[in-house]
Amino acid sequence: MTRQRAAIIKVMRENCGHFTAEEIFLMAQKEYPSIVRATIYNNLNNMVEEGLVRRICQSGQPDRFDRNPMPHEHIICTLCGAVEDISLSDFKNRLSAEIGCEVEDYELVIHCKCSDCRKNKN
Amino acid sequence: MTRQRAAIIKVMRENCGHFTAEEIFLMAQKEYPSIVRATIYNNLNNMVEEGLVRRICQSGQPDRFDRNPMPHEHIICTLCGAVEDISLSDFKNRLSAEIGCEVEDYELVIHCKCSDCRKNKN
DNA sequence: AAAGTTATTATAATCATTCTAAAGTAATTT
DNA sequence: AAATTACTTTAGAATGATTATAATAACTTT
Repeated sequence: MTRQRAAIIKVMRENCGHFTAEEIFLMAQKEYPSIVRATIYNNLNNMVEEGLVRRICQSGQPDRFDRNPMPHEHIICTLCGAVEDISLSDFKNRLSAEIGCEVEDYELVIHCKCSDCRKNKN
Repeated sequence: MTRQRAAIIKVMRENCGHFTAEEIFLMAQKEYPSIVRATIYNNLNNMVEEGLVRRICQSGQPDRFDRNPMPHEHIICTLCGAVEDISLSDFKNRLSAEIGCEVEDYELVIHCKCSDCRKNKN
């Protein structure tokens, strides 16, 4: 546990959301001004491997990183582009049963209107 | 419909699979030697917009393009890395019902052992 | 056939991410 | 506590997929 890693964990805990490495870099700089982008990438990659952080990948855009430790899905709003969390209970097990093979991991990204945009429409 | 676009469609029809833009470029070159990468990207982007082709995006790897017009899911093998198709019937409607909002599109990528690797293990 | 639109080409640019090598820090052994 | 080893960070360059730009070519419409 280095100071740099602690700074990254701190800013991700205090600012919950789906951030790009660049956004995390800018936040971590306030905690630890001399930190460098490669350190952000190294730590985020490690954290993804350790299962502390999830990676959300969209074509043509930088990866986003999500601290939420509970398995959950992501909605990308077709109106405003926001990334929203949603949880489908027991999805991994249901999926394993359906395909007849143990799912080790999965990513489900749903494109629909986010809850804010649905509210505003009414 | 240009000759270049026809060449791209032809090689994707004759070589069914999940190809990177680079792989499609190399195949299309055999049909139309003067074709250029930008044309491949332009056409693939258009085809994705038109719904003729699906884009599969994995972090750290180039996007892959998949001609299969039926909605389907992708398995990425945790042993050999191959991309395999799988179809979950009526998944989009089931998903819409579950989240209480009309799903416009979705991507489901499953990490587990592909059917070849499961066979070979036995 | 001229004018206008759209696609292709060649090339350069972008930008997220990784690599390399050196220096620093932490952990472990003596 | 000093010495050795392993790991992390840093700075900066490199990579590589993809897009932008500007010029040319190929269709379409009048």
